[in-house]
Amino acid sequence: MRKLKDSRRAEIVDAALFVAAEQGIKAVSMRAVAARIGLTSMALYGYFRNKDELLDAIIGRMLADISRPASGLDWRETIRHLAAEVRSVARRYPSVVPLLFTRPAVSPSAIMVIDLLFEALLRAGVEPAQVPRMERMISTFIIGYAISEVSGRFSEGSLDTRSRRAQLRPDLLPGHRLLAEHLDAPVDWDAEYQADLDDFLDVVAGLAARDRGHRAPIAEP
Amino acid sequence: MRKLKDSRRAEIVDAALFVAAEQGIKAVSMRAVAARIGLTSMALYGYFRNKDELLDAIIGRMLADISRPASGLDWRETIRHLAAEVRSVARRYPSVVPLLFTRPAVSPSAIMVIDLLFEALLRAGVEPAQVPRMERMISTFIIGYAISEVSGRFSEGSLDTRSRRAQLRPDLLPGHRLLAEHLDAPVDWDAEYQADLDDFLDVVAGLAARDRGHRAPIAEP
DNA sequence: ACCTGAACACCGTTCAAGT
DNA sequence: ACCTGAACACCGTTCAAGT
Repeated sequence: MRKLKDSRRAEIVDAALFVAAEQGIKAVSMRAVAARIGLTSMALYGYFRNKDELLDAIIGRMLADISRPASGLDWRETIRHLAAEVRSVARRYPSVVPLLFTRPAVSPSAIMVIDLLFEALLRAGVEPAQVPRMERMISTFIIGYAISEVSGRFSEGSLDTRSRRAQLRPDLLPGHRLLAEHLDAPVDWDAEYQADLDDFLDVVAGLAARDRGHRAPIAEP
Repeated sequence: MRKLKDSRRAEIVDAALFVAAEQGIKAVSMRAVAARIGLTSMALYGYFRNKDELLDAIIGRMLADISRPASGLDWRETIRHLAAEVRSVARRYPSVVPLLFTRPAVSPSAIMVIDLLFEALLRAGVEPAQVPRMERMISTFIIGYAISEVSGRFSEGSLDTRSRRAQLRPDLLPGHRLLAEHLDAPVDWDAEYQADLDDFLDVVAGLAARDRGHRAPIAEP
């Protein structure tokens, strides 16, 4: 598996990501990917045990597009940078992003992003024992939001608001009725994403303050 | 599409969910589902335009397993109840849950859950204009966490920690190195989920306090 | 009204065979 | 060392035909 030329392997992954970007993840078949670079589907089995392994490689390749945060950034700017990068990668390869949740994050590029989040949370002053939890919490939200945006979980739902409420007996949906005016208003997704991130950064800052308090309590006046 | 007997339609959806629970979502083919109830694949096209529509119906059927919160619960308990229900449904139908993010939430059962969240956030005192954002933020996390748990994004990643770090030059992963002891420790996922939810409830409470402050400012002493 | 047989254009994967 | 032809057991979907 690993003996074969790495350049050929990379060529296959690039072709697969290209097919996914052009025609969606459903069009990524062993035959189609191989044909794109003048091979037959059976040739790919020299480089990947099966299609799942190829899909894992596609995820790694996609995440490799995430740029490292500039070195001068503080912890808040670092997290904001990574969040923005994940979102922009998601827009570049919409149909690939859902795979992020379906498969374990083991590619080198995924581990790099996790490591940068670890560092940022430590610099924020979060107790080390709490850092992995916060990393999972924040990355779960970031990836989930990215998928929701590109797969239409948000937008189609809100476009559909009028018919959605007509569909059911209104007395069964008191929440929707009370919020009627706000549900029909268009949403500024960029602003919402920033607001959500700000809330997360506040949670991190609050956690750090609590931890500092426990470790080195300051006398109350 | 809608003229055909509803009971037959429900029978098909039940069969599909059964196949998914037993053999995974990949085994849910039109032929397999139809065969389970003594039909041919082509019969299903009288009830669903295509396979995607059947998958949407499966999601709706799965979410219908979520129980309504008891009427006496306060807003925190309501959100905790819904979060626990989503997680337990995810464990019941692991391979179906990833579809939640891939397709819009338009089924009646999905809308019911959203409505209950709307109500809880309003009762918490969140400004109505902020309620839809908070609903999306919290449900994105809840669904994302459920998928991550059942699809192994978390567990395989952390089981693999040792080899993961060996795999890369350690000087490139300063975050992992600083957290070494905490990355090898086993994780109590129930406790982590509760801690994450508590953080979200704090965000909601903080937002509500801020909004109350704006609407009816209290004179400072 | 409800269902099917036959057919089309696809899949992933294996295995023996080619150069 | 690298690749392919042929084959197997599947897919989703359409359409004309059955009762």
